Amino acid sequence: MSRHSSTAVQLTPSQLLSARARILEAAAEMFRAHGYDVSMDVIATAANVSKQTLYNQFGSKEDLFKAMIADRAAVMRAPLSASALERHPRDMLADIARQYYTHACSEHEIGYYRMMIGASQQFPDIGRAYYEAGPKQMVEALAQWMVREERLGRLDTGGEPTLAAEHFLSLVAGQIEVRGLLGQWVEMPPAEMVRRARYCADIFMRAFGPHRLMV
Amino acid sequence: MSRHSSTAVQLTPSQLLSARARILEAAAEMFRAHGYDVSMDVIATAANVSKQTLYNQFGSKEDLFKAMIADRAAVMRAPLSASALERHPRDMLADIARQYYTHACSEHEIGYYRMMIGASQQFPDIGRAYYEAGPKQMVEALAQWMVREERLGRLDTGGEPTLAAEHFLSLVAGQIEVRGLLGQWVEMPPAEMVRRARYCADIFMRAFGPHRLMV
DNA sequence: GTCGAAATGGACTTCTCAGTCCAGTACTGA
DNA sequence: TCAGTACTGGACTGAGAAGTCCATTTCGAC
Repeated sequence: MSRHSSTAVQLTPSQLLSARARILEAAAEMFRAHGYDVSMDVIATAANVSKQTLYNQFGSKEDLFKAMIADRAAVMRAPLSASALERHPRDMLADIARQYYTHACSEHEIGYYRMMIGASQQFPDIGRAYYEAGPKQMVEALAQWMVREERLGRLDTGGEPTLAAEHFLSLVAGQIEVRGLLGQWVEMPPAEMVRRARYCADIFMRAFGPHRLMV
Repeated sequence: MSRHSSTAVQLTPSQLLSARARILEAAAEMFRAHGYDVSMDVIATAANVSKQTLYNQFGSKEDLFKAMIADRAAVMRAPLSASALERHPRDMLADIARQYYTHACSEHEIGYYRMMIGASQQFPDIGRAYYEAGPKQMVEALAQWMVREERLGRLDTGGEPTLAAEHFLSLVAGQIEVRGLLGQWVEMPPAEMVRRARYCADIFMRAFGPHRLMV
């Protein structure tokens, strides 16, 4: 029976992936959910693969972990789409914030972030890699956009676009990230995301918009 | 000789503390530096105490960890001093930010924060306890101060003092905390702290100061 | 079909660590 | 002085996990 499975039996998605890809996927999920302490047996089982295959593909647990990080770093990309650059800064910023709340700030994603934080104690270079592939890229992309907007006279960062970009992202992430990291996650309904995103954009524009009044 | 040590010999500071206090101190330091994975033997050695004493005082590793958290929670207090409440909001805020950079944002303190984040995956109630004893208290204290300032007409949070307080603290902590958590710590000279603190206060006042101009 | 490479599974080794046990020692208070 | 309590150190147990080995099976290419 099993001999004919490759032609006759419906394959599950996991079986269509290469062993290596399946391992990376399962490892990411297991590390996220249980931290670096998951046993290799658990990962092998989750990947539907024998332990030996796992050791054939990746020499050790540490190597597997690092390969998984590298694999995910390719996925993480600044969600600052190049489209719609011509909108009003306020709308653009509100949209960036909403995207952040929708994707980057999910319980799932916070789980990865927590895992990275834990790992960066044990493997300092992992922290750097994650920082440079994630937060840093977002800041830089946003800062570049701010430079353009400043030239157009629609924004006034006082010549410190990077600091302004950092501030906007901090404003958006704020306490939500703190709570998430400490396991105090609270689900945010889409309407609340929109409201909060608009609020952040408003606050930012009050501080960094043009024609501002010094107090 | 050892029989007379209690009267004749100079005692080291560690010997003056009770075994329990010494264990808690050493545990905090070891957990901070190495995470929850430190062995009980290492903690016992660091506390200059036998392993058995450690198990006599605290029944298990988990109990020790939780006792250590509780012990530290008593130490963490919102650094918002009641003094100097009558200063101008801008100066007050700049000072809060500076205090944050000086104390709460040290590499040492970030280490504790990282430890809590790691622990809150394994023990969810620890995350809540830490959040409520730390960040939440700071936000609430700052929000109360903002309510008073708003009544005095020196601040305008639009009726959302808590959100404004969260935003200020996010502004202050910002990317610095992110970098710290990911092991990308960079030392900040005092002058830089002052500069950054002032900058944060300025930004905040632009958005939440009175007489603000809507853009 | 056949052959070689890759995957399987499951037993096995080695090591680390939480937690226990115990015989001996130091401290304390009456 | 003495009894009781706490502490010491070091050996020990048991569990769990990293990593290895190997006989057998499966898969893909020719």
